[in-house]
Amino acid sequence: MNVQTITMTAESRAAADEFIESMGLSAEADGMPRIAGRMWGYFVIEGGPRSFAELAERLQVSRGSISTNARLLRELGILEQISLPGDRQDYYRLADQPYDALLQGYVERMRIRLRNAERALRDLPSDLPGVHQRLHSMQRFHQSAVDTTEALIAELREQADHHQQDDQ
Amino acid sequence: MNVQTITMTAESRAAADEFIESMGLSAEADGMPRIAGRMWGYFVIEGGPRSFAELAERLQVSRGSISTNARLLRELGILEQISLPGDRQDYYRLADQPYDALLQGYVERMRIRLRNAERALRDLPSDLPGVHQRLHSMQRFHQSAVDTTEALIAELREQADHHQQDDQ
DNA sequence: CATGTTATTCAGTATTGACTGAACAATATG
DNA sequence: CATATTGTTCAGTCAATACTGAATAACATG
Repeated sequence: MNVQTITMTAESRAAADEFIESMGLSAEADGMPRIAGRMWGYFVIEGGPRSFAELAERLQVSRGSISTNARLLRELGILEQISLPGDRQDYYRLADQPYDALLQGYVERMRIRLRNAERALRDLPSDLPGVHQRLHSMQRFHQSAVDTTEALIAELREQADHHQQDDQ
Repeated sequence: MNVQTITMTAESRAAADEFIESMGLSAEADGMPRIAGRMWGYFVIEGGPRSFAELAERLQVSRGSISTNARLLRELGILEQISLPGDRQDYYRLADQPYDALLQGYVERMRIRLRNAERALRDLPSDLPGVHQRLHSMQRFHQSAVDTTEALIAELREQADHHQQDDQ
């Protein structure tokens, strides 16, 4: 296999571990499994194509967990699967836009709440005191959140395009 | 007590229940207890000051749960506690800016990740191939998210002020 | 076709966290 | 002070979910 392995100093290794663990905790705060966050952190540090075997070894978790969480991160658009010619193993690397996915999920949750508010506005009579005012305020908030986040997604895409040009 | 109770038609009651449940599910998706979301939904519908007793009765949950989740929603700035003269019960109502709180929590989580990226940038040597590029990209993303969200918070505050003027 | 290698699935286990209900604390009122 | 009322705390229960490890499936290669 044509994947280079990197050696680190003990200090770097400790810093990397700390970062990986912090990503695990962040992931949990966002409702993902901790291991998914650790894998994500690992790829931020290590980058390039890595195999399941390396992951399982480095993070000290079962191959089953790696498999499950790799699928999750793949579906979220955070990791990309790579196959190397002449090698049957799966490799993964960090996606080009790993953070888009987070915003997409966020905006989707906001949209659900927006729709719930709108449905309640339709279904509840307007003579109940204050109900429509409060639902309307809920609707305005979520509409703003959706709009803002979508604008941010577009902006980040643009930025990324620029950087891609710079790198080449 | 000087709190008026509202009667609804069966259809309205069903719509209200549906809304309350959808808020429970949304809350769960955001990592809060379902009951907290239901309480929140209840106050969007009912608005004005309500006692624990009414809440526990309407939502069919224990007084313990109401107490715990009322504290949570209070700390998040979603509910406000009210005391009425000549009444020892606690009353709650929806806060003026219940959605600010969500954005504050969101921005705080983003800030934590931003700091984690920055610390890793400091602690990891720049000669590891690509690490700094990836950490820098992580930093840029979270900085944008923080900035955008804070701008949104400010904008919503302004909107709210306008509406307050309208209402008076 | 047999063998070795690797990813996935799944049953079982452990852990986490929500929820209840009873005990307790605080407080007003007769 | 005794009683009634209400909010909080906490031990225990239950449900959900993460994780493991073994079994299985898929596949390339000799």
